[in-house]
Amino acid sequence: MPELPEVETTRRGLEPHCRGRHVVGVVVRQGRLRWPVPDDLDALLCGQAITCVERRAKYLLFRLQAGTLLVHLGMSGSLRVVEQVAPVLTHDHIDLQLDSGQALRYHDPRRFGSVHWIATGAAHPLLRGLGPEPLSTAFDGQRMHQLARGRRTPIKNFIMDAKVVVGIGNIYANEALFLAGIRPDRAAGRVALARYQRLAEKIKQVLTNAIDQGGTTLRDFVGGDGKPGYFAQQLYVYGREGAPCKHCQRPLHACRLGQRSSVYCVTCQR
DNA sequence: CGCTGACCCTGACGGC
DNA sequence: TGCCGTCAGGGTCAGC
Repeated sequence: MPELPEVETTRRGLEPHCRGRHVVGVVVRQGRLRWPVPDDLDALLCGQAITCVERRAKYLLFRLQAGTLLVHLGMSGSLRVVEQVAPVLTHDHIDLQLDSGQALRYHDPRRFGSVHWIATGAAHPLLRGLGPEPLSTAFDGQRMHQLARGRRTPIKNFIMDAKVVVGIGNIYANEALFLAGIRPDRAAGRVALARYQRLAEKIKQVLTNAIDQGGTTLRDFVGGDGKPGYFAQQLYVYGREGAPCKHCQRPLHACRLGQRSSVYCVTCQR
């Protein structure tokens, strides 16, 4: 479910309900996620106020007085604000009960997500070594071109590498490469600077558009409609194998790169 | 260091 | 109807 735009949309939706609220209880129904949920989560969080909700890559960071609760949604995770008395569904693994009578409810069928505690002043290995945010000025074509020197890995794998840039998932890797006119299987080290500059622009453009759409269509997701809004947006290649290219009408090709489906136009992408 | 493939887990879907 | 294989938006890790 969550690519960067949905994580950012989730952050924006959650923050008004969390900011300044105290955690008054924690319920862990299933603690076996990608990594085990800290077994003393209740003791770590209770009585503290959430000061703000931030995002880094696809991680949500709930800032509390004594530290940070780090949450990743994996492939199928979601976080909603619900009334504490709302019925508990299958795969509703964790509740953070707030002093508003509401709860932050973590739902994750595949359990590829994770929850971590970072004490104030401590570092966390999962956050160390992350590349720049794609929407920041630290990310640009020059940086990619520089890092790609000598690399023979496909450019699609390269832009999905969190050391290069964070937050580019499979959907938007495919879409950005189409918009930039670059084949996903081209060796990263064999793409010129000007094309990397165009790719950086397209990555920023496609993510920005998706966040804008998510912000619109996910307006009420906090109440229970968790439909990812960005599915409504026009996708050029992702999920369109065999369908006509929206630029040249020829059928789109598919291949697998790094065990992930990749769709592209052999004519428009070189 | 760079790259590939296995793996964590549940659910949806298509073919038989 | 049921069973089986395949695939799914993510990320880490072992091994070569």
